[in-house]
Amino acid sequence: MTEPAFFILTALVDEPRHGYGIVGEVATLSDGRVRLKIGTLYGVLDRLVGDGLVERDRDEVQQGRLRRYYRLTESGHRSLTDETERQAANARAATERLQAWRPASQGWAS
Amino acid sequence: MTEPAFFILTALVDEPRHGYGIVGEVATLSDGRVRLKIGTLYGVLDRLVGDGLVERDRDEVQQGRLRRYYRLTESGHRSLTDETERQAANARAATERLQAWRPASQGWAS
DNA sequence: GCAGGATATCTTGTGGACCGATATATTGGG
DNA sequence: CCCAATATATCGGTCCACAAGATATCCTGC
Repeated sequence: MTEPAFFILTALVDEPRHGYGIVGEVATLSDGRVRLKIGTLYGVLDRLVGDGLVERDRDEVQQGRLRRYYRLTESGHRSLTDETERQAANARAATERLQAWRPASQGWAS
Repeated sequence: MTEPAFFILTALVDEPRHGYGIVGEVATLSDGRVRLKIGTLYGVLDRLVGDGLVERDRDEVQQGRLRRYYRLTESGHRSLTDETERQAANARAATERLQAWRPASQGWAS
């Protein structure tokens, strides 16, 4: 799973959101590190809907502007859970390696 | 950073390895989840060398077969450390969301 | 009243990256 | 002797992220 997809799913865990709302939520979630581009958002969103991880929710019109909401499906919830564990495992594996490497022995330039 | 790049760097943390050795080490590291394709390996490896995260090491000839070794640079070590922390943070953020969502309230089909 | 910025959706084109397939070469086993 | 495994490298297709642009409405300032 790509990082944009991962964050979009995460942003939809607690409640349905619309496009622009997702962009803002992802920025918050990632402490400003990930700023979803608008073109990325809709492309990824369409793909997630096609894969059944996300569903169209209600459409709202607020102040004349359309808001198209999306919600997480059960399958999307499962995928996100799996992917999260996967990434945590990857990070653990790398951390172990990086910590085991300490002996100041065959370093690149010491 | 892409997942293949992440695992290649991780496989090079403890000691220089050659192409096939990296493939095997990545499989071990990831508990068999990630099986690097040979086309992916050399493409990513070249890019990492170009970016200065990995360097060519010695060439060995063992039993008539060439073994071209690669090693992690200091910059590569730093990049991997950063990326690892980044992924751990992503996983933490998602885990928090997934755990906070429990109230059995507005679920998809309950 | 209108220009410009913010909100909001969606489309299109480009470049990059992964991966399957292919090519080449050597060693060892049946 | 041929095939599998080891080992390198290249090429083409396909998918994906992103920038840029199109469309439309509301709000603010002039």
